[in-house]
Amino acid sequence: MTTRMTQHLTTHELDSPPWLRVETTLMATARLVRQAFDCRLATLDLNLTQASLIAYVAEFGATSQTRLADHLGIGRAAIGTVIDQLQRRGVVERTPDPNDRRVWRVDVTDKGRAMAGDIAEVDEVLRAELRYGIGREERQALAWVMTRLQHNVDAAIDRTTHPATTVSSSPDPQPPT
Amino acid sequence: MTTRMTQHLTTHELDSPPWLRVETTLMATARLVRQAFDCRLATLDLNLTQASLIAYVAEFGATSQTRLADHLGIGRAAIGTVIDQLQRRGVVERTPDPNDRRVWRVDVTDKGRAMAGDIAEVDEVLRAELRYGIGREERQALAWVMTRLQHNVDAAIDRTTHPATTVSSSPDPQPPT
DNA sequence: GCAATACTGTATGACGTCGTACAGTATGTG
DNA sequence: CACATACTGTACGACGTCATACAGTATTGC
Repeated sequence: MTTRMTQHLTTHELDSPPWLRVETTLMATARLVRQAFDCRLATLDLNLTQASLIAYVAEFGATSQTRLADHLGIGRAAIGTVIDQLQRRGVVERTPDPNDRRVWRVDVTDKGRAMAGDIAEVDEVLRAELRYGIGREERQALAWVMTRLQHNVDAAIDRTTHPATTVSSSPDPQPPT
Repeated sequence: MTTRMTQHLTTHELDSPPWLRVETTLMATARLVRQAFDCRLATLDLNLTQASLIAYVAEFGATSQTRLADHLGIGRAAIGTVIDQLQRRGVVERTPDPNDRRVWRVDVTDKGRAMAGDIAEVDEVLRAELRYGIGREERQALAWVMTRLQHNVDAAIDRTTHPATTVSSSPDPQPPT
């Protein structure tokens, strides 16, 4: 319930400890972004994960837990507890899937739908603030580089986990003209 | 000790759930990057935090715990346990600061110094892999945007925690010409 | 049909980090 | 000097996530 609020002065903006540079900045930034969202969502007594879940379900309708886990980028186990919490608060409900007795269809209640509205608003406001002074094309460039980066990371991880194979390196995402 | 290894297929590359876009990508990417580092460092039986600590101390010499915490972007409490672990493994040692009896000066042992070499190597290799296909100026642009973003996030968080003040918005970091 | 395999959600124990509260020590002010 | 305030490292309990193992259910191949 109580969401973290502190603000580590995050010294390393660009004094960057000698090894790690862009990568560090990336992770520090990500942490801050998450923190900002958590912080704003605290007024709704939600954290980012919970809010994302609600928003997703409100948008796309009843969804299985596994799919939710994938979409939010956390494990099946973890999503279970998140849903438990939200269900206990009456924001979300589980109904059995008629076609597959293993799966729960997770959906928002009316209360949840209302909450989704608030979430969207918070989101919109904060996003606007975050974008202040950053041009559209810069954002797109950022997104592109990060996609590329994700690609490389995936490859790197693969290479670590099964190092034998000579990896054919990737259908390059086209450069930003 | 056992470091996490799994690889959530992180579906949302750019199918991005309608709310949250660049921001989501950012956080997903960051998670992957951290994972990649952890994964590579697992051969040394280290995680990114531990490795960063060693590298930092090896580079800059004995450092107080609080300063370490700030530089690594985690709390004073957390850094304590990290140091405990490394100390138990004989990689790092605490000596009392002669000028201030509250503080420990944390430094690497010889074993630690050797380890720092390995870490630097792992780091260099992985960084090269991550940069594959990403130009220097793109990286710089990325760094700039993220710095700007950090700036905005800081402001946003401030605005949340003490919302009264009309924040004079920031000495703009100069655009990337 | 039946066995083998694959998948879903849950239980459990672990880890890293957080926030708070604390005791010990420095530092600044009267 | 004494006192108040600020800072350092630690103890503790909490949270979110992870990995693993499991039981229940689908699906596939013979």
